[in-house]
Amino acid sequence: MKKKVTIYDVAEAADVSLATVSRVINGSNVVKPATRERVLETIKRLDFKPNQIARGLATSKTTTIAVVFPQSLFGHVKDMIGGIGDTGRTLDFNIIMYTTDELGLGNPIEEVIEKVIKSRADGVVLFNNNCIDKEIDLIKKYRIPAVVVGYKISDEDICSVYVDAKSIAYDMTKQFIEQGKKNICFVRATQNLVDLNDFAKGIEEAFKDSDVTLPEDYIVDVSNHYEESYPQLKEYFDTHKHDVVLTGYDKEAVAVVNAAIDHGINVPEDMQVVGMMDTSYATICRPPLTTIHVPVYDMGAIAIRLLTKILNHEEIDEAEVPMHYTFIKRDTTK
Amino acid sequence: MKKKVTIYDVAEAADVSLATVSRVINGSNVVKPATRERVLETIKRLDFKPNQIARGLATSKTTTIAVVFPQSLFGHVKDMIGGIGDTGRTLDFNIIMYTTDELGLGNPIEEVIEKVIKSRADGVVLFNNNCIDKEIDLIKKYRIPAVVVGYKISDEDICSVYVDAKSIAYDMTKQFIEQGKKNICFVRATQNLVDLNDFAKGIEEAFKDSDVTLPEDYIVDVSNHYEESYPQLKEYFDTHKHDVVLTGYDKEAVAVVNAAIDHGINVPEDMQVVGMMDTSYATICRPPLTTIHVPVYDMGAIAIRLLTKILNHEEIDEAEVPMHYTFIKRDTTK
DNA sequence: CTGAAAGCGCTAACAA
DNA sequence: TTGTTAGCGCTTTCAG
Repeated sequence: MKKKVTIYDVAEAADVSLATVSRVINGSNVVKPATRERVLETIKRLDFKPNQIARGLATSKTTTIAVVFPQSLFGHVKDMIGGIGDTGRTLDFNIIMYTTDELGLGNPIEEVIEKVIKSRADGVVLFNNNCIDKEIDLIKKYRIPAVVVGYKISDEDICSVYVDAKSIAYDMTKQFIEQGKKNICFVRATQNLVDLNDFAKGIEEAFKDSDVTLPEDYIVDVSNHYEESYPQLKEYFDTHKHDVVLTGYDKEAVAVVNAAIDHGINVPEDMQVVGMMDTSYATICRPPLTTIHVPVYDMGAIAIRLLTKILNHEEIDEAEVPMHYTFIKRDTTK
Repeated sequence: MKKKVTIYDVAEAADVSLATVSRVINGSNVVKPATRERVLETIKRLDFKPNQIARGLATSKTTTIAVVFPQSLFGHVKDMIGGIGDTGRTLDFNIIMYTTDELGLGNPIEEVIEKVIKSRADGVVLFNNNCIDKEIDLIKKYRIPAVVVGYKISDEDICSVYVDAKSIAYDMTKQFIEQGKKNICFVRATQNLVDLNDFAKGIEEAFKDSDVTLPEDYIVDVSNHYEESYPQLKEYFDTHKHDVVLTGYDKEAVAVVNAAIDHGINVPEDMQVVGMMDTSYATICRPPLTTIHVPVYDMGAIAIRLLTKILNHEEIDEAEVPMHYTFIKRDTTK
């Protein structure tokens, strides 16, 4: 393995000091154009690639952003990775990925955060999940700039991008109630990108404001995995009936639709179903899902942009960024 | 922002030299137990987290693996991220993620590889895609240990994990031909995790070996995106008819099934469809997809394990690891 | 405009 | 068993 070419090699070959080479690669404008040219030419000729690790040590900046997310959120995160990757690349930040497993059993969140600390990432993006509060506490303790996706929060060096689950749920519920559909239920998985508590609150408030009694047990908890949620729902519909099913994620909605169809329940005639996120599940499903469109790619892009703003001490006019959502009417509602 | 505690602080507080602290955190067994205890206690008390960047500079090892993949493959890669993340975590490697966009237009592969070089990742994992050859060439040039997923190759410091697309295609085609289904077509998207050329070759050979003429234009190219491939196929079925449709990925298979159903083509009675990968699309789809199950999670895990073997100079008994696949019969075939 | 030199935080000989 | 010291490759004052 031939030795890597260093800044010293370049300096020597270009007959300047390493300080000058450093100035050139960092775009300092005090270098005489002729010298710059010579250095640049040498860099190219020697195929010199500055060692980011050394630079990181010298500047105590790694231009690296750590992204921490639970594996069960892949489906959601997937579409966000595009925004994260593109934006990171554009702004010249590396993205280092830390996954946590299903229940945080195998690798406690403490360990993951410890890795983040050790990696000296400049900032971190967190995703809403079961132990988001704990994560945020740890991050705060180490004072790492952070942005949280899917959970509304802001603090010193902490911003967030989120969808207002409460108002989504409120609006939908209100509308269904007005149509006379009062037997509404909410099917939710344990992990989600949107705040499930807020969603539930939205439903509750809509019932309260409409002076209609909230059905008992209107919340149905299912698995994150379709392979499990689908049979769960199939069994559930043996003994239950609803006018409307709201969900926290398209995947759950598809499980509902398929389980219902297997029971001879007509969707949307007998039962209406609404998904959430507008992922490919929604279009692939038959009938195609009525759902809430959330600009997931943008959420990722904004998260990264926001984080870099914190890192560069740019002014931030909105520390808690709500994402616009739209109701997409397809075939699982009337 | 309070200053980070360094190895010097620990050394001073524990009243030893920094070399001893270094020995303790690196598990050297020449340290006297009593001293070790004292150091350990101090580390804990001061909440010292060794700076990986400094360590990287000193050892010229970053314990970081770069994962490079095109965004269009994320659907496939998604399930692999689990394996990659878990295994990386277990083996104590950081995973740094580089995405390339759709057509490699915005960010030429050269730039991405350049970032990988600069990051000084110890190794890199690459995914089969349009310009995999170019990627491999670049990686070779810089002699970075690599493992390629989805494309069979091996070389000095390069290994691969793949599925034998050719034999999958061959076996399936042969079987359908024997059932008298000779009007077979292959619907493929431009990017794929399995080698599409090999797949096509498998079909061709099966036809040749069966002494049946291969239908002209048996290959149908569609978009990577369901939103586009579905209408494409809908139009395609206006003028085309097949006994059997083979696909390179479940998503395309779902598009085929949905487009067919819209045309009143009965699946599987009039047309049989086979997916590939056995992703959640296959189970969610109605009728559920007959597909080829590929252990995607394991592919990710094996890729990382293989790479660490190269990095640690462990013996590698198989440089090109074929993944086992299984034919999953569901409802889109007879 | 350019060079010399002092770190950044850690590892790894080499001494003791 | 422990300490001393010379780097790892780069940035950044401070002189010149």
